[in-house]
Amino acid sequence: MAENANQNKGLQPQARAPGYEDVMNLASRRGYFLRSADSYPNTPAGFWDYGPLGTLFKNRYVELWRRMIVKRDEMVELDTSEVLPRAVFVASGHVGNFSDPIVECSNCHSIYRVDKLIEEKVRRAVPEGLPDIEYDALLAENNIVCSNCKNALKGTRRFNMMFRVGIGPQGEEAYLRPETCQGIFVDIPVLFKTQRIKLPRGFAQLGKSFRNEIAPRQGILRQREFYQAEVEVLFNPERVDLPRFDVALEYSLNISAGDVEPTLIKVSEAISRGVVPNKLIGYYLYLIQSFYESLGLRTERIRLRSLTRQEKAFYSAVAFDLEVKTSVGWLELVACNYRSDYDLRQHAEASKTDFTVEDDGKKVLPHIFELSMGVGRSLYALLDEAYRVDDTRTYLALLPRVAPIQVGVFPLMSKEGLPEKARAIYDLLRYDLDAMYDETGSIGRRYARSDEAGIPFCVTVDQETMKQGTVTVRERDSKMQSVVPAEQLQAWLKTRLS
RNA sequence: GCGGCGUUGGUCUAGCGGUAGGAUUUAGGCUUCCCAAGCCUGAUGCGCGGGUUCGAUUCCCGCACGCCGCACCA
Repeated sequence: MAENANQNKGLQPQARAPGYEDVMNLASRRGYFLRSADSYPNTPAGFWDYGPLGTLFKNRYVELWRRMIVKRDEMVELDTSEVLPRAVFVASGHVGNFSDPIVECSNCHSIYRVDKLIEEKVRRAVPEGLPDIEYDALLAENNIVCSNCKNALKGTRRFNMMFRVGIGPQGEEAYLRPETCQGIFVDIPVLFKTQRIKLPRGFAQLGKSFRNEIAPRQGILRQREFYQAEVEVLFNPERVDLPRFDVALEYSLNISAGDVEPTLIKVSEAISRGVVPNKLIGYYLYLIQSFYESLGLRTERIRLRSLTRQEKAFYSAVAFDLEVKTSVGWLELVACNYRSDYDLRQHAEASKTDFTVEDDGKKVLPHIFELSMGVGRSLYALLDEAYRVDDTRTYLALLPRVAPIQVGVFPLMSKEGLPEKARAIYDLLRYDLDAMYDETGSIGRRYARSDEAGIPFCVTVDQETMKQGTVTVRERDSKMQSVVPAEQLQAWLKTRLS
């Protein structure tokens, strides 16, 4: 899809609606997302770096996540290890369930999911947990052949999506975590012993997870190494109707079941109709939906899709995916899973450690509701939403509060003391805000460059600054200019960036 | 992983069996000064490996990566 000549400057309107390619083109040109180790040939797919702007953007997202979710709900923040011993993932179920039974055609090397393949042929459910030889038996008795080359299939084996690592000289078997939360779960006993924590309580963690995808595509949307911002809420299943969750009752969730259009439904009504199991879950669904709304995504483009039994992860009792409509369709940003007491029960049994905590005078094994947020996908969704092309320019209409660089400071000309003055103003701003200074090229060029980077406000220092002490602030989306006294600039900006 | 198509500076592209030209970007300079103006100078490229050939960016094979379809996405 070569759409040439207008990629660099955005001077001509594009004939088609901008899509994933355009957003990623801008993102790589402007230093949001970069392919990892791209200077080396044959670097495997699925690994991405955050460039200068991308790093600021991620930091902004995390800052807002901490403010609007973590701090608002008074969660406990953790940063746990990425490498965990095999036993942890045996208990969590990942060693057994995170692997798929596959069969490879010995002739053309096509790879199939064995259970799915047999299901298709015999038209009844086939569990994915059978011993491998039973799959081979089923393949043989149903005469299942490779759909590509008609070769008979046999030799079922397991493909585990976890990255295996060897610890120390003995290479003791361990894995990179496929989700950040297991590190939280295994710390629960000591946390409750030492940190004076009461139920219900959220535990929040930002970190990397690793999944050895068979064939990652869609770039930043499906990585082998990626950031998750996870929240694990531990609660007593007997006490989910606390008054603190009432703030959510009048809020409208945009819920859809299956692939139908979502409908707005108040939390209170969703609970009474059984769409949402209880007040606690309603409250956290409210927290997550309103978070994405506050980042600038429109409510009608956000849906909480209730997952069917087939779609849910092996540990999940109730599950909603928070999805956002982008140019690549509905994109899953957050998995909201009611994990019940599955994880803590498994870890308690495997580690022979007591995972119960005291609540309401009784020992309880906490249940868990999680919000598992994909950071890279969220950032992509924000860029996709903000991407604008008009007759004269390409720009990112990011909300000021999510913009990676919040303000640019420019001298109108590179002479007559303007650069020194502009530099002094920049120096006043740069510690409290993410600011950039630029004196190269014409002022229009600098505006255009900052528009494409999504900078919401540009401050220009001109002759009036020298005489009157005022600066001109130019707003990205409207191109409107305001004259602001230099000494009020910081406050002026801060009210508009909050 | 299978099938199809593709891969030329950061980006978009022209082109050829005799190792590449433009636009934009970018660095430095001049000039101009409120929305990508102009001029000068410079920088950056044929995805990787192998084969054919006197010579390969060009032809062939393999690989990697990308896109589309299939499969996969705990």
